[in-house]
Amino acid sequence: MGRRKIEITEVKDSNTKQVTFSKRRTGLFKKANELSILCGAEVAIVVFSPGNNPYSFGHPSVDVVVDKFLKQEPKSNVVQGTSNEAGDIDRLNQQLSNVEDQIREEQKKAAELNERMKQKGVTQTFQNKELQGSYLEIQKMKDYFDAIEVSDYMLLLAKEPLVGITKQVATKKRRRN
Amino acid sequence: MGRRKIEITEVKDSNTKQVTFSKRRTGLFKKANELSILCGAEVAIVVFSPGNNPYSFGHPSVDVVVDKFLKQEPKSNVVQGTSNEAGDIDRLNQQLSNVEDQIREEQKKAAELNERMKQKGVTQTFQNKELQGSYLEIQKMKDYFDAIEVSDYMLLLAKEPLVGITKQVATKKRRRN
DNA sequence: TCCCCTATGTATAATTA
DNA sequence: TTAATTATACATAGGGG
Repeated sequence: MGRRKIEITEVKDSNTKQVTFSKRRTGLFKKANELSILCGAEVAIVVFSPGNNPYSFGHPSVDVVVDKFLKQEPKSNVVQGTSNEAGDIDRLNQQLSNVEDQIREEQKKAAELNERMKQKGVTQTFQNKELQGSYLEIQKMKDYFDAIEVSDYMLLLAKEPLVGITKQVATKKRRRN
Repeated sequence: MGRRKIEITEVKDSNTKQVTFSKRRTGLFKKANELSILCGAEVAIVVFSPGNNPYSFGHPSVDVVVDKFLKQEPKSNVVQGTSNEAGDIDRLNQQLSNVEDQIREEQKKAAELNERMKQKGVTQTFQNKELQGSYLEIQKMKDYFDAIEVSDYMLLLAKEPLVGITKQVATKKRRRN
């Protein structure tokens, strides 16, 4: 979508990767926001950057949506072929071709899991002053809604398939609205 | 992005709303998939359609990512300004202008919460045969990864702000990959 | 790290089948 | 309800400061 078409494969340069992450995460959240508004849909997104920093978006909130989702999972015996139909065949096959490598990557990741577990909290910022203002207002509304819908949280284990295997390599910077 | 520019405000016609939801959810998941591949990022998305049907996308899985997210929340005293920086000022202000109406809508929603709570399970399908094939392969990998990283799930309550207020009105059909 | 710019590639609103 | 088609509106890769 830029000056040049790019292959959907892991970005090697960690700097470029971070830039790409920031831009695309922003775009993803924007799309999610539009979806929730246009369709009155409830949406929750949680993302961990290549640097393992958490980011999230939710309407009415990540907790409410996730809780609702996990609560029904156990109940439904539905096939549960968890989406991702978005991923095209090409992309999927491409991913499959690297399965071996990815397995090793995942094993390494698993080994480092404990350390990473102590990650710093959510790194969220609002450089944009005007946005900060609006955010505060909306935050009030958010609290109000929470008071209405949120009650007890005791999420249960839920099994859920998925698609989209990736490698995890470097990390580095971040930022950008 | 279509024949005409549209305002980011709830779509009134329930039919159009459903169509829009399907298209945009597909697009959102596709973007999420690309983000996870390009940046080696972990992503989890949960969405409830206007008809209140659940859809999800996750890499390596919704559970793993969400669990990881919720686990750290309580620990971090970080400001936790949960993203959505994606929402531009315009969009935010637009939302604010309808706050009053939205409050009423939310109250109505709260009243109907119980009934909706008994929603049917995840309605996921894979019409595309080739995709189904690839999916199965990747599914195997997925199970493998789960065995490595997943352990016990007992998610804890987590407070998390948010942005993106919406109105909820009708519902109706669904479907489409 | 952070924007800004802009040429291009994508996503998608309407419309038609 | 599910697809195609096709304008257009958007998103964003590469580059610059």
